[in-house]
Amino acid sequence: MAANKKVADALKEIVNLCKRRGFIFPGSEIYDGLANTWDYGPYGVQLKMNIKNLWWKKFVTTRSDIVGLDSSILLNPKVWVASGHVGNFSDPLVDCKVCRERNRADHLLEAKLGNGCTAGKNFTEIAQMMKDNGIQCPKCGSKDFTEPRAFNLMFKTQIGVLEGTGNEVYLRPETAQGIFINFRNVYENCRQKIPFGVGQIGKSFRNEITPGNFIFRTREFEQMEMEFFCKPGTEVDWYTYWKKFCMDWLQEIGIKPDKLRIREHAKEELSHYSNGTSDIEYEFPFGWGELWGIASRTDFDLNRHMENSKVDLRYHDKVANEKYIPYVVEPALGVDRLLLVTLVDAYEVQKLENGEDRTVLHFHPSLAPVKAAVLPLSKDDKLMETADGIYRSLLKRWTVEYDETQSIGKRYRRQDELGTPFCITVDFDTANDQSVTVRDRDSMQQDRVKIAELDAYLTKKIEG
RNA sequence: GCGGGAAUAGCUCAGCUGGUAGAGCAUAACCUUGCCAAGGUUAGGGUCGGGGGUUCGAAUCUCCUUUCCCGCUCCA
Repeated sequence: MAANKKVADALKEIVNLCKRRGFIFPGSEIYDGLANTWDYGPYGVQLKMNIKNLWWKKFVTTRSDIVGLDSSILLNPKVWVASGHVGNFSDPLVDCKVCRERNRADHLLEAKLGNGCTAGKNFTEIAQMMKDNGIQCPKCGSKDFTEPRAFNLMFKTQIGVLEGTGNEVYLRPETAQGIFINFRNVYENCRQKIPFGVGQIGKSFRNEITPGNFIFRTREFEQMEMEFFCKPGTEVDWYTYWKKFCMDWLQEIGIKPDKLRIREHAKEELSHYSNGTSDIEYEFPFGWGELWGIASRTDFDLNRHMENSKVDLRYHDKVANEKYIPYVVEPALGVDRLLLVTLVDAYEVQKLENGEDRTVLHFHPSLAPVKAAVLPLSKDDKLMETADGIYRSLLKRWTVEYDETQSIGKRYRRQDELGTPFCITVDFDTANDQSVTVRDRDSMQQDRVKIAELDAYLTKKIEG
């Protein structure tokens, strides 16, 4: 219990800092809120933008074998039938009429009869199986359940303005399908040769039964997914390759390696489409949680789309003169989840010698929403004028702030809480030596830097 | 959906057994200040989540309700 409370407090402090410093606000707050929705404030959106840009750069623009895509959130519902999201994969939920505990009927049956016992059964058959086998509520032991009801994770809406007259469509629960249905467009029109990948960043929506843990699981979230198409037989190598590539990148952007691990899924655990899946997990205050799923999806999706759409989605290798359906390896990462990782990983409360606390966000400089703050040492017209000039000049290239209020120490602390890696202080020597003091957030060391060399200095520190 | 906790200023909270709201921090202005949350003066900001009841009188007692947080079931 004590441990749980401590864990809750650790996350709470971060949630609080996020609100206080303009990273993340609770959603719809002035109307009493809306559970599990969050709005990104000025610093949060900048951090998010930085994360997306770094991913895009790493996985798309600096790769000769990967291209980008931005597909629609609303897709023809047939897409979801083909992918298996509609129909086969809506879960049969039953409620215990006595204690009102909710369970998945198929799980209750499987616990008694073994895996796969409900395969292909419809809801009426499942209800009968429940009765025949005397399934009991795991909580209270009652056998009195409601009829199984379908629970689908997809949000439904309609096209057409009149209630009830439109076509039902779904908000996408993953960005991947948008890539699969454009596979042919990309490889035929964009001169891509296998192996190649298609990357996409965009929002997805899932009607999760249990969202929570701040922005760890929300019903509306943003994904960064890449589908890498390769020749059947090479997928194992690529699967290994992408696992390492993803892991390396997380460390490049400053995530602590000892908080990361790879968990390989057991055979029984694999999704219907996968012949190999692993999660890169991070140790959150609430425990290890999935951050990045790397899945070998075989040819499942393209195969299903080919069957359902009757469009030939085979790849034509013109050199070997053969046609085949490519296999797919997919690293799928949640933007919001990675953002939470960067916050949690960067967060530190230091106990200073004078007994005070110093709250610091140790963001990697490339992630930091504010790269530098320009501070005149005191409210002296000359200093303020010089500082303002430096600020305006840096602003052309970097996200920087200017602050002249209150004491210099206070302004340093303020920037520490925002995770600003560098504070540039204009002092009374500046006029003489044309230099400023650059204070490092992590080491608290101070460098004397020529104003003319500031931009190069920052470039080196931020971009490495 | 179930179980637990909570709701008072932007944040953290105080408000004892009912007498129509306070502190610290934060914010803004001015003064002061010369490198790690210094000090002073002042200002803005709350119909105490909402509704009913008891009462002369409710932030406080009571009932209902809403919302949030934590945990559980689930997670392609």
